Amino acid sequence: MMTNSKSDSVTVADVARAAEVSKSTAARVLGNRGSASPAARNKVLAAAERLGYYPNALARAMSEGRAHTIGAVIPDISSPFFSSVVRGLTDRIREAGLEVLIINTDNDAEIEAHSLEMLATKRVDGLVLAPVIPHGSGMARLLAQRGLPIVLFDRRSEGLQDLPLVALNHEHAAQLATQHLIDLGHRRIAVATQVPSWVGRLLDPAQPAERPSAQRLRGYLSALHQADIPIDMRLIINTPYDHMGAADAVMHGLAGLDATALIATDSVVTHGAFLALQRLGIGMPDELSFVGFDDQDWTTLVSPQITVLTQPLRGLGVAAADLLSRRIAQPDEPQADVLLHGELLIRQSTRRV
Amino acid sequence: MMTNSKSDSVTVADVARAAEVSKSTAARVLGNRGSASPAARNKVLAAAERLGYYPNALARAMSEGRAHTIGAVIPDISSPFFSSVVRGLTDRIREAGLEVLIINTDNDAEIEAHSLEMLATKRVDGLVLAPVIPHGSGMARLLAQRGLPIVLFDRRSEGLQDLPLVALNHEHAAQLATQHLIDLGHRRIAVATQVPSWVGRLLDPAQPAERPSAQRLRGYLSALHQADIPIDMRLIINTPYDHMGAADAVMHGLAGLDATALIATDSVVTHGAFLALQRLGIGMPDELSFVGFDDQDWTTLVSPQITVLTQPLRGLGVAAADLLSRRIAQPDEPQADVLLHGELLIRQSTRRV
DNA sequence: ATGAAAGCGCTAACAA
DNA sequence: TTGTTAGCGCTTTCAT
Repeated sequence: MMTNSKSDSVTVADVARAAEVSKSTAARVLGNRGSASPAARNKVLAAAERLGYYPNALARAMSEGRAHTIGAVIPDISSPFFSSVVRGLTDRIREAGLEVLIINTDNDAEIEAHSLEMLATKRVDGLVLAPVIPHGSGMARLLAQRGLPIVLFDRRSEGLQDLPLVALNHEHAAQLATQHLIDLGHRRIAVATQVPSWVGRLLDPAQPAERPSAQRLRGYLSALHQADIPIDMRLIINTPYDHMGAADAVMHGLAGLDATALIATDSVVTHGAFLALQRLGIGMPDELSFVGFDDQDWTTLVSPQITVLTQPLRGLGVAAADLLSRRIAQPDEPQADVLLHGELLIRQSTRRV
Repeated sequence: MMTNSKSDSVTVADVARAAEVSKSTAARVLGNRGSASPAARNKVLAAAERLGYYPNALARAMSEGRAHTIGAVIPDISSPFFSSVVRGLTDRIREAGLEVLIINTDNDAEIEAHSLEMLATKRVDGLVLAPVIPHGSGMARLLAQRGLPIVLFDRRSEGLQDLPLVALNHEHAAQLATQHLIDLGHRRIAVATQVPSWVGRLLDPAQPAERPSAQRLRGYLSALHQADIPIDMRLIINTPYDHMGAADAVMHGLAGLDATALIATDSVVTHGAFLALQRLGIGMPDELSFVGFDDQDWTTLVSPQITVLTQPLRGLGVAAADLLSRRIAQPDEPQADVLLHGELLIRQSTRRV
């Protein structure tokens, strides 16, 4: 048994010729559409088998005008957050018969622009975009205007107000975390996060809080507000977005604060804050109650185990896939945002004050 | 300024017409190849700009016969190992002007087969494959025979002996870890890993040790061998590949073993072993020295900080990209395996006995 | 330097 | 049910 060693692949026409039917008959049975007599069907299938035919998705995409592919444009696939989300996304989108092209932007607006352009060039059927914030390239808006279905993920950047979003309900999540501490009797609750410059207007609902950290901070503030706990700006510790920097910021920020609890609003700052508490030798939960974000491996390996607010990672990816699928199927049907709820995992780092 | 709202995109022919040149002239300047007079060039570029032309990569792939895309077929993008590797891979491969299609197999041979077939259908230029072990589908071999460039990653499965491999030098890595303990005076060194059924023949070099765990176990054995330390099979603890199961296995396996040191040969088992030691209340490094695999976040957050053998994650991805690029460029040039070295990060969980 | 024309392998509209 | 015919948008000879 030998195959032709020439790399030129077998086409529908080849199969048709071998099966002694017309090209369109062969195309119909191979494409599994239209109609064909059992006789023809068998001949074609046999010929295809014999010649080792397998379809050329490129040609199909070309003539259909659809690539059966979507793009996922995200900051960094190697982060635990995005890698799990993407897993959910790809699994779900494959069920719909599409593939996913993943691009990392490293939160660089220029890379984002190039990536989006490249994907447009590839004629993807749609895009999931975790945009660079506060403002990404204008590219996404341009593509959306052209009619390309786009779903925003995790956050919305300026100028993309009209695109549907799939994200954690950041504000609600932070409220949950804060409320937990309030329920435990805490009133001096510090928060470590990336504080936006317009923090003063954060409780003003007119101000759109685009970045997740800002929305989470708002959740913190509104929980305090509802509990009639006065807001002390010194309790809001501004940190950079790397765990070493965050650790330093928390070490300094916490000094002389008489806080009885601390919330870190994302995984990186949670890591940094934990380091800071370790270095300061502050005992949890006795001296301080601590709530982190994201259910990272280490939060159950250290002692005490850390109470965290966890996100439905794969669920977020699945939701993004579903929303995008809907947009692709019904481009004109407006789609509402999908905000998933976080869940508080109460462990050992928090206790009644 | 308005664009035509019809979604039909602007083609080379459209640009040519607008620029009042022939289709081929327009194609040449847009494709940046062949020659064109400055005058024609300007007219075409201006027209393209004006009409909002952007190329159709599908059509290009179709006519070139190359998709400018590679496939990465791996067990699970959401694992810390593969997500970092893939990051290195995609970054590097994009520099070469290609994109990456990522497929998760969950170590299922059937999914692997379907995925490979699908990628062949897409006419990818090449593949990076972390095959299902011990034997994957026959699909990879088939595609390789057809002339598709394939690079194996992390491991080799049966029947794929002739394909080049990019991986950690697993055996050497485990040797490093074991030697470290030997240097500290340990002689009763336990190892937690997935033990192959043919463990008895492990030191026989004729037996190809395909799975990384087996190769790592071999590294452990040969380090002991070289140090003239007799091998005690009871020190080899067989664990399942999930951290809870591994924790149980280690708890039982360690009982009455008078081991002074323990090695875990992968990240999952390291996690499990650490849990076991915690539960047993075994103090590190006083009662037991412990070496884990992979530099996971938590290994520096727990106390004592864990001594680990770390892999060059992105480097592995970059190496895979480079090797595949070479195979694509020179399909007939045989390529040697690329084995990267691990590095021991000595921390606080190991000490002189 | 430029243009005409023939594919790449498939889908789809239309006839028979 | 079957076959004929045109494309999809690009690249690539081959003349001019």
